[in-house]
Amino acid sequence: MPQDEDKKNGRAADDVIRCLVAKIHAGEYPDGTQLPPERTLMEEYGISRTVVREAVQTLSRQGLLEARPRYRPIVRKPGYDAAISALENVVTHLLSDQKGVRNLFDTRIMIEASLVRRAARHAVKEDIAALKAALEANEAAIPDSDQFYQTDRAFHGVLYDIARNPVLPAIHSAYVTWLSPQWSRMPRLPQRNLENFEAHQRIFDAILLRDPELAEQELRDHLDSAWLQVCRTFDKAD
Amino acid sequence: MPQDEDKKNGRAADDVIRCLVAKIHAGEYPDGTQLPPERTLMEEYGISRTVVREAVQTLSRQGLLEARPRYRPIVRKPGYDAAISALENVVTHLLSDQKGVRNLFDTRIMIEASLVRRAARHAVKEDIAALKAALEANEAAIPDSDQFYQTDRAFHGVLYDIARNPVLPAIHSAYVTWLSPQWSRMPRLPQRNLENFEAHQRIFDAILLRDPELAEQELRDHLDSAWLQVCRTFDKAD
DNA sequence: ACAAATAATTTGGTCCGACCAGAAGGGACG
DNA sequence: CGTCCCTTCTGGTCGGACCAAATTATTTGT
Repeated sequence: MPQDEDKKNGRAADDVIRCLVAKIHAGEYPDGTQLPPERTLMEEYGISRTVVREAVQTLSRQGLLEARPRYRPIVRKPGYDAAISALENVVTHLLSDQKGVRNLFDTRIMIEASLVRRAARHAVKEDIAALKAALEANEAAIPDSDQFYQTDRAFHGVLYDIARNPVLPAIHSAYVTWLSPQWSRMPRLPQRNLENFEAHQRIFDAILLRDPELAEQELRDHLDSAWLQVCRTFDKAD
Repeated sequence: MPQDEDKKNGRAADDVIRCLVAKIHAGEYPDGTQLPPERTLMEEYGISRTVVREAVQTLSRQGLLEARPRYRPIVRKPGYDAAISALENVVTHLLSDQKGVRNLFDTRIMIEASLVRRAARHAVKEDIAALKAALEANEAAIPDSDQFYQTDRAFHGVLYDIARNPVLPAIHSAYVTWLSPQWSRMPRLPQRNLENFEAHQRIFDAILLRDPELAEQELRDHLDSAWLQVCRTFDKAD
């Protein structure tokens, strides 16, 4: 029994959205349960199905709900992960022009800088082990193979895992997702592979040494050189 | 004359979305110009207005388009800023539960830590001046007044501005937007105001001293204490 | 001739009713 | 007990309709 929200408000579906969000936050529809069908909501709120659909669509795109293709009313995803995936979505949009890429890369540098600092200061045994494992996997992989690049990225992934904060990986993962198609245009120099690996090695060593300053410096050098690579690829495209 | 996109595809509006995005990226609708009206697009794509509206809505929510309230077909925003505002949107959703708040706050700490480091290392005259101005404005404001809190936040804002990266402020601004309504529940101790101001002062001094390590430490202390404040407010709500 | 007031048109916002195609649920039958 | 079929439910799409606001065109007043 929501108040009547069709009074004087200029917008329409936004009221429904607010109300639904409020109800969800209030725990009315626990995670994973399904909302009433559109036609029910329509009666319940005294509005047309059009508005209901708009509200549901919006919330779905934003990640709070999950509207399955056909049938299955609407299932609420564990809101949190959903928001994260929405974040990935948006970040991907951010990557539509070079300025956006630059800024996002910049953001990544800042985040990972804090990441390695934190790692150098507070990394526990398990974290070190995970980093070591990623590093060794990378070393074992054949240079220039898909597996090599995969393990290469995995190293950074572990860095994010150490923070135990799902918000950060979302940014990283969107970035990597965007980058993949561009990779085909990048020159795959085995020499560069080596550089990458050695940079990771140096970062790892700095973390082992518990030297945040050095770790950050190594990471900056590493990412700066990666950025140059991206730039060169971009320039070639122009 | 887009190819027919109504063949066998399971989805519907998604095709229109893809097509519109492609056209926009191709420069068909330059920034700031307005798209054809819904009814025109409807004919053009051979689909119902329902689908057109869904596509437009989605792109609007994602920030690529701007659907004005009434009349005015659809105007394309300078895509980049749009994506930023969408990011704010998503981040706001992230703040729906305590875990999300904690993670976002954590993210904020990491970002601002990098921020002050960068400021301590590379801040130019103008940056220092801006920080000083923000600080003095805060000092001049009457404790516990709205203006005080405004200038208080402004200090952090300048920190973000120094990075000249619009992605970061989006996160911060979403956070602040979310926090505002919670403020009414927070105890407004003049003593705490002082603490805040002094913390900012110390951060500023560290930047002046070009001491990244100290600056980061001061910032961490500052934000950690702010976090405790937030927690206490939350707990009281439970 | 120009400006202001007024009428006509355009356009998004909302609503309604209808149909389709999968999916879910319920039986009938082997 | 499992399988097949039929009904019902639900989201997806469609077309038409009306409204109100914003725009544009027209008329009017000076």
